[in-house]
Amino acid sequence: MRANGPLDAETILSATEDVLRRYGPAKATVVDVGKELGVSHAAVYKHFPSKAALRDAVSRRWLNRDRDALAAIASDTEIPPPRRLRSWLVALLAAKRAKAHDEPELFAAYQLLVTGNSAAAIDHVADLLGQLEAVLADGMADGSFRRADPAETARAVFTATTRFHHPGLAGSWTQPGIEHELDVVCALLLDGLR
Amino acid sequence: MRANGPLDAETILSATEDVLRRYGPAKATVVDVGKELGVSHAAVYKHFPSKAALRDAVSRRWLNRDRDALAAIASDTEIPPPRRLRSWLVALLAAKRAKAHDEPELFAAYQLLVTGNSAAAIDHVADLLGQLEAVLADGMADGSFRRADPAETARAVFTATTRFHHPGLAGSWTQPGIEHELDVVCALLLDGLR
DNA sequence: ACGGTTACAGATTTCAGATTTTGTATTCTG
DNA sequence: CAGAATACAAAATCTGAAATCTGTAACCGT
Repeated sequence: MRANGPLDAETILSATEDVLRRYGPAKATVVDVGKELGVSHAAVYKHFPSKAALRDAVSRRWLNRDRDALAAIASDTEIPPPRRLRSWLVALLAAKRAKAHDEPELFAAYQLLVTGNSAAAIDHVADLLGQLEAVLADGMADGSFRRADPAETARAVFTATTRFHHPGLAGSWTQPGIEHELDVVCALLLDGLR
Repeated sequence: MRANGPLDAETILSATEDVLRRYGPAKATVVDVGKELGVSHAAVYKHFPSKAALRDAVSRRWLNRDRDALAAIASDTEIPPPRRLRSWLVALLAAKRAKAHDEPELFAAYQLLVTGNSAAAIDHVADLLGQLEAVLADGMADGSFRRADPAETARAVFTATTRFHHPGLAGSWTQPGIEHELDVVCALLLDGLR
């Protein structure tokens, strides 16, 4: 049911998120979203040009929700860059795994975006790469990492940890040894960075 | 059509491979395999307990087909271990990509096995890990790699290159920069190995 | 008995027709 | 006129009956 006042994008996003959580991305329709808001589905189209755009916007908001915790680690100059990199990667895995486990339907919606090369997914990766690059740049500046192209190196580190953050591989995030596996890969990468 | 003489497992595998190539894993049926052999589908069940077992056996044979080329690199003691590791990883990507491109239906069948945790897929990975471990052990023996648990290190290297060999990520193997990306990751890993 | 066929039950897939859903255009209401 | 409802066409999805497929058992012919 609609709260009151005129309909705005943010309200629609929340309703869509609820509907998505309830029915999952395969079943949720924009008619459902309208029903949730006590409004016709056409009203939703006044604010979003298509269902795809709506899903994209929901996922973008959802992804940004724990973005800040990660960004906080990346920019915490108290921690020396090597440990910071490790913490960041561990936190990334933890965050992704928590999302996959606690909100399976929204995670499934996100997976669809990734396989569909949607803008939200691309932007999300770009954001993470940016954070990674900052940590690497800090380390190169203070001498704890060998000098190299920070952007390229960030991409390499991100790629080398694909197994721990790519949503298509989420199925194996529950297997027991994974924390240790990340540890070993981290160690290898940190040694490689200097 | 059946060649002649009694039906044997190898003949069935070849027929199944043809059928799979023609119809793809989604459409291919055991009845098709029988037709291909000029035999009833029940005859096939005399040699394989289930359709799953049949698919498993076909994929196993298909995967083993270019296993030897890779094994040859892994055990070529002429090449110093660091360069050997790099060559092996490059060859692995090339082989996987060629299979995905040239035999999409058989590759799709293999993808299904992987997502279903089939024995063929598990054994295939174990085989590759063994080859990797051998290269690493050689390098540790001759001092070009830091000493460490070779099995664990092999798994870490394999994990760090997931993006380049996991069939679930095959969709992105055609994107232009990938060779270079592997190069950068390789460099990072080689530095990490010492 | 060996190497295969035919027969069959239950699960799965197919396909056409009915229903929903998406997205747009027009209409209504305050 | 702004904000939303209704109406509607084309596309996608659902449904359920018919067909096919899987796996087993009982049955030939040599």
